[in-house]
Amino acid sequence: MSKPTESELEILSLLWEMKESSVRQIHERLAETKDTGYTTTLKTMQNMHAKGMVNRNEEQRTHVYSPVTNQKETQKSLLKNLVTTAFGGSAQKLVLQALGEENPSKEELDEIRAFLDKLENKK
Amino acid sequence: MSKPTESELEILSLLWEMKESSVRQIHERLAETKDTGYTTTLKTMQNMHAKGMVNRNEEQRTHVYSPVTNQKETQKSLLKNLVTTAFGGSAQKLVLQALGEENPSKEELDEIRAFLDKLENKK
DNA sequence: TTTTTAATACGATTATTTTCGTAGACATTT
DNA sequence: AAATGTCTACGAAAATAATCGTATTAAAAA
Repeated sequence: MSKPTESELEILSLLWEMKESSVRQIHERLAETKDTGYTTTLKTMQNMHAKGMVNRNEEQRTHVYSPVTNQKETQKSLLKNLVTTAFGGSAQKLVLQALGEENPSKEELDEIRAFLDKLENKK
Repeated sequence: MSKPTESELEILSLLWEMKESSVRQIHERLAETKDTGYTTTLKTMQNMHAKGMVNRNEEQRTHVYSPVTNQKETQKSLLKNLVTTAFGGSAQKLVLQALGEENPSKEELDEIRAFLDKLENKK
């Protein structure tokens, strides 16, 4: 699967959240933060379909789009890409940096600890 | 500082690593993985300079480039961007995902634990 | 049934990014 | 000094991405 562009990723994110939706629905969500025309959104989604990045149900006049890749797969490849290009290949550095920024709650910290333990046991 | 493009980021990474370097040095490193001409690298670095993304020492005929932003600043903004666009705003999810992928060593795990403790104490 | 609204298709335009070729200047070798 | 090699500058082409306008068609409202 080719790497989504910035605009495509915005749409993909909404599709992951909404599971499936029409161009109109996506466009209204995008309009909250962006100021582009409806046909721009339409065209982008058509492109995504042409690239095999989304499914499209054409039974109704209003087509219904859904993501092809699940969120995790895409996150995985985007993360990998960021690690290699911006973090010199060290996921470790990325993790520490991310932790430092987000100011996590006690619960989140514990959750991460639990996950670390689980990882360690697998060895 | 504007977001670096993919090509610019490749060069920035090398500059962070090497602190400063000529176009030729960068190009030779790039040539290990990429197959583009010398003037392409040159032009990209000139563009970066025009955007204020790198410093350039012109005292010698062979100009010497160095990054303007430190690596952390840039990593921070790229991370933030990825978190919002691909992880629905949850740095937590990004961290867990990254940890799950990298298969870290015991030492790395401990280092992360230590970092978590430090974060917790700050509260 | 006529009018209005809402959808897709699609080409075209614009902006951005990536790439390269050529010219001119300086340096090194012969 | 002449030839060769190595820089930078710079414009322009090619590739990619983002945007929009118009035509057409289907549905809904009047």
